[in-house]
Amino acid sequence: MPPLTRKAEAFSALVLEVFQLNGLLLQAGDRLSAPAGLTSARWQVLGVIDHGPATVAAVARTMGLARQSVQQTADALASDGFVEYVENPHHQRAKCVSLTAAGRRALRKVEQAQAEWADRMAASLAPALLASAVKGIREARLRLEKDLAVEERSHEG
Amino acid sequence: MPPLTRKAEAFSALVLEVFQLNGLLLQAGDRLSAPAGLTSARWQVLGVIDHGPATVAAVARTMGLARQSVQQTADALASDGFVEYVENPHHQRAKCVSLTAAGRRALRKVEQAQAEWADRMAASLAPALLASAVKGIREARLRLEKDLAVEERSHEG
DNA sequence: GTCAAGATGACAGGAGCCTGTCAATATGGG
DNA sequence: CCCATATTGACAGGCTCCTGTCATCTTGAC
Repeated sequence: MPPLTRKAEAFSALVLEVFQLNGLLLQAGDRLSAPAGLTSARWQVLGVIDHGPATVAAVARTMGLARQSVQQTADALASDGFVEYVENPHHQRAKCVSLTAAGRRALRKVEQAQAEWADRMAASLAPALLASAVKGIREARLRLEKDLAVEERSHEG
Repeated sequence: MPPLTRKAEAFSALVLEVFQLNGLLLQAGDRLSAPAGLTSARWQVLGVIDHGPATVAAVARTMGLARQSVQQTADALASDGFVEYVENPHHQRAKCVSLTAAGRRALRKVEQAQAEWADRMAASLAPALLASAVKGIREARLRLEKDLAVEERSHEG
C-alpha cells in the first residue's frame, strides 16, 4: 500500500464501509423480496411503474440505469407474469410496461416487509448519528460527482 | 409507497445515498485502474497477492467473495499476463497466484493514481463530517449484520 | 495405514449490470 | 412534405458476482 495522508486514510475507510454496507443492503433487499417471488432489481422496476405504466427507456432514466439493463429485467418480469406490455398511444414501437394484478400483489407484499424492516433498522440507530451519516455520505457523493464530471469533460473533444 | 415513520424515512434516505455513492465509487475505481489495463475487480485481486502469492481460495476468503468469482478474475488476469500460477509446495492441486513483473507495474501505477485521488477527495471534505459519516455507516452495517444473521439462523434447521 | 470429511479447482449456468450495433419509429427544421 | 437526428427495442457479447456439481487432493480420526 502506498503511504496515504491521514485524511486520505479516513476517506478510504469510508469507501470500505460503503462497499460493505452496500453488499449487505443488497442481501437484505433480496431477502425482503424473495417471499414475493422477486429480487431487488425486479422489485425496483415494479416500484417505478406503480404510479403508472411507462416505457422501458423511461424506467431506465428514472432508475439511473442503462436502457438494456431494465429491458432484461422487464422481459423477465413479463415472462413471470408480474408485468405486461400494453399499447402506447404515443409511440407505435415503444410499448408501456404495466403492472398485472399479480405484480401489484407482489409489490404490496414487498413494500409491507420493507416498511417493517426499515422501522426495525431505524429504531435501533440514534437519529443524530443517522442524520450525520446521511449528510456525510451526501457530501462525499456530491464531491465525487463533481470529480467524475471533470474527468468526463477532459476526455471529450 | 407505504407510510413510513420519520425514522424509517431517514434510514431509507441513508440506503439511497449508499446505493448512489457505491455506484460512483465503482465508476471511479474503474477509471483509476483503466489506464493500467485493469478494472476494479482485477486491481483488488492484485492488491491481495502483492504481499505474497496465495491460492485462489485464500484470496477469495480475504476479499469476502465466493471462490469461483475470484477464480474467474484470476484466470482472466493470468491470460492477460498480470499474474501466473506457480507451484505450491504445500498443495499439489492448488497452485498459487503470483504477480508477474507486468502485474506489479500495473498495480503500482493504479496505487499511485488511487493515492492522489483519495487525497483529492479527502482534502475537500470536512474531517469531522467524514468521521461521523464513517461512524454512522459502521453502526448501520453492524446493525444490519446482526439482523441478517438472525434471519439466517431462523432459516436453518 | 485407512478411510471419511473437508478443501480446492474445473466446469456449467444464472442474475444483473454494462457496451455496441442495428432497424424501426418519432420529431423537428427546412 | 422530406430528410437528418434522436429515441427506442432487439440482439449480441462482456464483466463481476453468485450457485451447484464433480473429481482430485489433503487432513485428521481411528
